[in-house]
Amino acid sequence: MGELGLPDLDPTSDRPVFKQIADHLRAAIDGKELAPGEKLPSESQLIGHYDVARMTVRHALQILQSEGLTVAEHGKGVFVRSRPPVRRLASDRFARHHREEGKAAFIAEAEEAGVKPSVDSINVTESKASPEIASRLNLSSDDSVIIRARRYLLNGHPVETATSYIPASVARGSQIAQTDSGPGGIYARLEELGHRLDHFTEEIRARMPLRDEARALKLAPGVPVFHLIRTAYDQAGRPVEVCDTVMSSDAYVLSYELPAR
Amino acid sequence: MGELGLPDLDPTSDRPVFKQIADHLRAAIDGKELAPGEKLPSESQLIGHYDVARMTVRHALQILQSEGLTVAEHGKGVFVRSRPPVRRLASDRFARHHREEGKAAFIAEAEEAGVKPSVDSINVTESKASPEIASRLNLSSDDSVIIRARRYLLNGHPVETATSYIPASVARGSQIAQTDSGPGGIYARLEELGHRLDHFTEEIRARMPLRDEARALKLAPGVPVFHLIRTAYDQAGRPVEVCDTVMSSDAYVLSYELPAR
DNA sequence: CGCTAGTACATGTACGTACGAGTTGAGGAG
DNA sequence: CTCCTCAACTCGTACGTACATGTACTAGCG
Repeated sequence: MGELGLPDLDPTSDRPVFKQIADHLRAAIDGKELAPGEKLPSESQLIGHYDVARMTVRHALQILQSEGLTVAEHGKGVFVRSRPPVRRLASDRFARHHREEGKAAFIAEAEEAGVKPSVDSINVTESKASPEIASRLNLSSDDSVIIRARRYLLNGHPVETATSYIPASVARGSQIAQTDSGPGGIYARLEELGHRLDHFTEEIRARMPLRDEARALKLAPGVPVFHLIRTAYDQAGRPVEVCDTVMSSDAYVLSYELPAR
Repeated sequence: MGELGLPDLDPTSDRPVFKQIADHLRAAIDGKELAPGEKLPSESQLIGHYDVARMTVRHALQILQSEGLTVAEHGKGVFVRSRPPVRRLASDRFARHHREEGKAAFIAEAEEAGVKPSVDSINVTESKASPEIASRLNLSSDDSVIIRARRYLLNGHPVETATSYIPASVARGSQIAQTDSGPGGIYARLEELGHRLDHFTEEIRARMPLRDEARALKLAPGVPVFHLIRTAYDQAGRPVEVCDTVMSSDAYVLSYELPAR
């Protein structure tokens, strides 16, 4: 434990012991006595310091973990999580000039930030629209959609999964139905097909990841995800794409600009 | 346990027992065998069914709780969380016509949604700007700011805490420095002071709540928060307010509209 | 000198016990 | 019949044990 001066327990308090320990450690993290990346005292050290059972210190550590303040690494120790707000979605990220330069939004943004973008698990299928998607795309329930699923990585680390739904009547036969959607991404293809894009709407939720999501994004415990549903409209006012994305909240800061009108 | 046909453990699997149990319960919730609001089997029932130690089933239940799927109520049981996506922030929520009707954004929106809005814990102080705030407001570090903290509730349930920072040089002596900021809220006051608002920027993060935040918003375990930082700019391009808000992700779906240009 | 086996230590999983504290409902006292 | 007590059940906290598994370092072998 060394120089880290953790206080003693307050036996008069009715605050549970494990919460008191969590409080002490949290204060040390907040006060930078434990810097990001630094190793916390091991379970045995905490047991020795506080003279409590192992389960009690584990419970305390688990709280910090569920708050996203720490990560445990099997066999090594528990470490203060470093939270670099790495990436930021600018509200002009779908500006047309990016597409005209032949770059999809994700690629353009990542390169600007100086990190190496990549995409994997690209999977393109066609099937009937789910009720949710049909409603957003203004389709009836037996219309078909092209479904493009993929995963985005930065410097090899997964940060986002995305699934796009495009009405089959719009995209069938085009490069949108191919694995490689070509330069500028599917938005460039949609414009070539005569659907000049007018605006997007985005709905943002925050929640804890499901098991599959945590695995696909390699999320540490206690990290929530953004769940963003974007709908693209062409200038005729017709919805031409719905994109359902799940993003690690560690990797993103979303950024928007609103007019005061 | 009754009609709920939980599977048995797979002793050949190397998946930990507590995870298998969590999987079974999660599947029952996803498959609506356990409806929202419904009570899960009690710890003793699960112990009996699986023939495991209490700690093991508690561990399983804790996972579901950290995923936000359930809530435990002391002395009553563990229940499937019902998640009503209650509220949505429209991207025109700062449109001037709302202010001209004498309503602050929060009030106008809530009334439209048919719920009873209220505000409490209003606290107005003046002090030196923190480096973070000074930088966003384009101030030097010994300039003062007016700090307005408050908490918003819907139907008596807290959903959001907000802290606004306004340069003292702008707001001092005005109603902005009073507890009651008057009709239309502080944005209306800023415009009266000659700072006609031009646009806002919003930065959105998602993370787990800190202890104080969880308490102030009465958050159930496993519910992340939105952390939103909004900066308001007047038509001279000067930042005139920074608002730092923490919102329960249970209560909000954020919604934005982006031009394609 | 280089590799390896061993050891110490880290967290992960799982078992057990005991008692505290909130909730509910049944049954007895009045 | 009403009210209250209490038992029974719930989850919460805290103690103990044991062994598994991943990591890192070191002593010793080749």
